[in-house]
Amino acid sequence: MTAGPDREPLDRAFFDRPVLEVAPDLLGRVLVRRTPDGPIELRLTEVEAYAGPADPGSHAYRGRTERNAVMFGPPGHAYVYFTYGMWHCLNMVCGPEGHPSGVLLRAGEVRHGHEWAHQRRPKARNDHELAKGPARLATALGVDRRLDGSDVCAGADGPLSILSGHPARPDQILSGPRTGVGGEGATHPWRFWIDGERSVSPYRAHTPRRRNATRRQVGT
DNA sequence: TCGTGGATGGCCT
DNA sequence: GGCCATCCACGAC
Repeated sequence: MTAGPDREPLDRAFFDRPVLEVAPDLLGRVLVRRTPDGPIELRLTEVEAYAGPADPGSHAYRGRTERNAVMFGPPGHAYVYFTYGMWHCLNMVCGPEGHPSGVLLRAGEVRHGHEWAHQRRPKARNDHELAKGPARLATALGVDRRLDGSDVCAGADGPLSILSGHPARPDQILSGPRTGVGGEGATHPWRFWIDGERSVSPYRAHTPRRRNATRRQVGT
């Protein structure tokens, strides 16, 4: 963790571009999460683009609410949401203010702070399982709703930064349909990952939930 | 190693 | 009341 031009955080202009440019450009770069315990560094290996108010897979699809307000704000901020009653997911707001698009950080490889990451993810059996999946990534980094709206361009004072160095080469980047999104949202290749990375979560097709079948009746 | 389904709570219609 | 940008325990093989 030495100083240098590679360690400069990405600036606002980086995020103030179309989300389909920003998403693959984030791959290979290092996310820094500063905690009271110490910093954790993660090399991003898998991301997913959510492309504005017309995207049915996006939280912004049905307009602005208190929860998704950060997505409608200026780029370069973190959007953290709570899902499935248990998990948090970390997104980067992209594009011009008022245009709610973002990139979900789906997976990464921990490069520094393994001990803290393993403490937060005791189920992880090895290093590449620490942040394999968006909820695991957020858990390993200690990210929750308190970080919603954090300025990622604030530098070393902020809880999150993404460093400018070591972007993945274009020939290392693959793309495909998004995970877990059904309907029209599944047809666009808006998921990007680095070829051959063990920390990339396996593709699972969208499986619609069966009505009534999942909830076993309680009582008589 | 793979597939299946339960857990769990805030948000939105 | 149903839907979720998920994870993981567990059983089958």
